[in-house]
Amino acid sequence: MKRELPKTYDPSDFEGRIYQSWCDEGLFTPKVDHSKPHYSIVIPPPNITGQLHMGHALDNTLQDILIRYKRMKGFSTLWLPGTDHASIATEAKIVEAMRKEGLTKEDLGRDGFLTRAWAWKEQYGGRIIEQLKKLGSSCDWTRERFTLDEGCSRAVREVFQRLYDKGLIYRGERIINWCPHCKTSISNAEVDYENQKGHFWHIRYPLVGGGGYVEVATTRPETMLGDTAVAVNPNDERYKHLIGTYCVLPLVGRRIPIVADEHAKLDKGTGCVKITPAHDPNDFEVGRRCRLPMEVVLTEDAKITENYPKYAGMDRYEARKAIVEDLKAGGYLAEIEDLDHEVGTCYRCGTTIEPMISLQWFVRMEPLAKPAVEAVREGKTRFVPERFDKNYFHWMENTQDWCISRQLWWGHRIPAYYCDCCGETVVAKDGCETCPKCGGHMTQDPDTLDTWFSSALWPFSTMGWPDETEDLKYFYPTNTLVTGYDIITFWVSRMIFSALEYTDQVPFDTVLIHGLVRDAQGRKMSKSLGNGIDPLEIIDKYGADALRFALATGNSPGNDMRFSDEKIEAARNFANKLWNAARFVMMNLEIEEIELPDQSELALADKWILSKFADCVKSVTNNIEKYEIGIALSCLYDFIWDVYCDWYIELTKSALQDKGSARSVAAQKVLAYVLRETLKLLHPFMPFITEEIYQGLPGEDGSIMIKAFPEIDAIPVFAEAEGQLFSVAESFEKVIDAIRAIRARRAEMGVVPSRKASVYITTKYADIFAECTPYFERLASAASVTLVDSYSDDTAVQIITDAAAIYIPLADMIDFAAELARLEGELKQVESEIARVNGKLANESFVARAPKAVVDGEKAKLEKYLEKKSGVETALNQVKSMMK
RNA sequence: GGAAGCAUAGCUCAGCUGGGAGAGCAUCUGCCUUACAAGCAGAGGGUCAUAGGUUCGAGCCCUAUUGUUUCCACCA
Repeated sequence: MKRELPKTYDPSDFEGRIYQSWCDEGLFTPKVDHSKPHYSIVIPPPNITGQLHMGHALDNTLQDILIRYKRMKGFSTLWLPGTDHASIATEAKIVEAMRKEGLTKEDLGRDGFLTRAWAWKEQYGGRIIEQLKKLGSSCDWTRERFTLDEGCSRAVREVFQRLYDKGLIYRGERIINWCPHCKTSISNAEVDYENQKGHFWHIRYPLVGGGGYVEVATTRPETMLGDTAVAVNPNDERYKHLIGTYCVLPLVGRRIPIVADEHAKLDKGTGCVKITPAHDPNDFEVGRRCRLPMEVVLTEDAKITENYPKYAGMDRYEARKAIVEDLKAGGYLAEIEDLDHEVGTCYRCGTTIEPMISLQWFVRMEPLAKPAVEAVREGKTRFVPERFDKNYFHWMENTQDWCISRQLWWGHRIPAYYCDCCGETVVAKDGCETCPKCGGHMTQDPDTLDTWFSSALWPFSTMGWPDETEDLKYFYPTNTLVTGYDIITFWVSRMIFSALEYTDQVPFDTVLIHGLVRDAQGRKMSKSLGNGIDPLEIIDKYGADALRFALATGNSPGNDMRFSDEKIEAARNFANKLWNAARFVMMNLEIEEIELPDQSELALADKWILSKFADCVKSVTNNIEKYEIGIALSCLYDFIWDVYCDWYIELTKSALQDKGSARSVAAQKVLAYVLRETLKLLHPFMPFITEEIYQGLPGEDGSIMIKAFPEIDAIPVFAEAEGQLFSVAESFEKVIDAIRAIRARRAEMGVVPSRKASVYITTKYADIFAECTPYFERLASAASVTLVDSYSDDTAVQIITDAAAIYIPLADMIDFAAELARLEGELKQVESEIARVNGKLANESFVARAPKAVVDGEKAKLEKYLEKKSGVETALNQVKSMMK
């Protein structure tokens, strides 16, 4: 039972119903079918911290377009959805929520806290899934995963154990980035640098035995408490004699050595560097090389330790003030310099991070990075656009060991166990209760893993790895990963090395990179600016299809885009246009099913629209294959609006009026055929409206989303007569040109459309024009159309195109002086065109060196211009004779 | 400090391996032409950032400059 389309396009009326029907029919769930090629995408799992933003909407729109396209192209298509536990981000949010209730983590204890966290996951994770559905995402929900679910957790433990056994994971004391607010270590990748105004404090350390001092400088004077040496360059003539001697650490009174180390540069500052091995990564290295002791100065909440009673308990900034005052008072402060510098901050809470020595777990990156670089270099994985591989290489080639342990509760607990009695360390993916050495009780490491550790395994952990599942065998490696350039280092690179290490394959063959969605002024959308746009509000107001269109159109890979009201309105208007075109076509259909008529029944306009449609199929397909989603979509926009609606529908109107006639039926068939096939082309981009219209077409069964994507070879008449069709279509354009020219002239002269006028045409394409006279009547306000060999009414308006001379007797409307000026202008213009082409053709090196096609093209243009010129000249003479 | 992107109509952006500058929005003019005023038909509007170079030919390729955005690293 076919329904008629309501008068106005109202997406809220059908989007929900349609999505439900797709789910009910299980259309998102692929079959493992080894006789078919597969196409798979794993979703970049959204964090369960909040809700979807425009960036997600863009990311998922692109994925859905690719997935739907491939599904219609006959691939067995899996889009695997899921969410990310987002350890630090989620934990921070939960702690914040608890703080408002006056609770701390410690109040609840580990188990209580985790119960709460899981409840959070249910609530927010569920909301995100609902949002993805509203967008139209054709994810296979039967395979939905969560980074902290049992399967993913098992993969995490498995990987941890394997890497540990291979010596690629180790535990050790290193300088790590410490967030005093989140009270956890974070990896280098999680540090954001922020420009801050600060100072450079120059401090004098007196030399032991004898006068004099060395001058050092620091941006963090409070760390001086932990200095255990001063370094100079071994080749520095200024200080060579001091190497091996000692100086006194002001305020503390400790004797510290002056050591030689390359870290001190000859040309930087004074050449002397204070060394604080426990609180600076470079100093830490110096400390190792020179076997210096470590002096920890700060506690985990960034307060001075008990070891320095005068400052103990002071916050790092208070201590800084106090220490600077004391240095000044003691005469140690040489200078205070103003300084703009980049300061590391926690990417989650924005707190200035503190480099600290700490016992943590690390992944040894060097052996893992090498094959990952190779794989991309060899093209096994390809970035689109290509330039992002530079980004990737640079990071991969310079990466340092990855700190993976976090002092958090929400996450995968590290599967390492320590003996309470003998201190033995055991890594055991399946747990360990008694010490293999002494039989003592084992306690599991309290820490959890970096959230990216599990994300890195996502493409295969979600498919059941380490088991050899059917899914893994069939859908892995995946094909395309769609993500923003902002997480190439965090995530993409880690997936690549992880996949190579554990599955011996790259995780995906293509990484499609998109940019950020910015606001109308080009600013990043952010909470603090309050300029974020909620995709759900947009969907409620304009529909998911309009949102998808607005995000996909004009968006090119890797580039940022702006989102504005104008854009979404234009998108909605386009949907409305299509809606109404479909309504018009359907209300005119008398046929029971859609099939093209025989070639012999096709009118010129029919052949023309079919050839235009074929062009559209070609460019849409080519552009999707190149990941030029935006271009593909604008091709469709142009075809639907400018070609199908504004021309073809208008061209068929006269035939349609003659209900029941052969011509009318043929036109209906072509109208319906092109509409149906265009809906299929558009479906990946705008799934809801295309489905809704499709369901109303006569004789169609089943969902549009599983129909074959249009191909040129599948257009019936093309099989027989493709070449002929295109050449007919080309000559039909001459009629369109003529209609346009008449309209333009009439508009220029201010003749209202209701004033019809006879039209006389001389042309050498008489056969074509003869068939098209009804078009002139309807589209060019012609009262009648007469094809003549010549025309001599001097009072007619004359319109010259390169294919025809058109005469319209509108004597009373003509201002002959203006006409003369216009024709002279036209003559001038065509003459300058001729001059340009002649100039080119006279240029011997152009003729000799330019490709033949280009030269021939110029020759053809010349011919056209010459014809037009002679037409204009004739017209001019007539006007002149009238004015005498 | 290293690297990359961008600079085209008033605004937002396309412009594929070099062959006569495009779209949407905005502006102006005229239309209720029985699908659509969320529409139709016209029109105006650009030294393609600047300066050189390569080429028969440059918005496109090369070099430099300016402005702008971003990524990475570091500032003892």
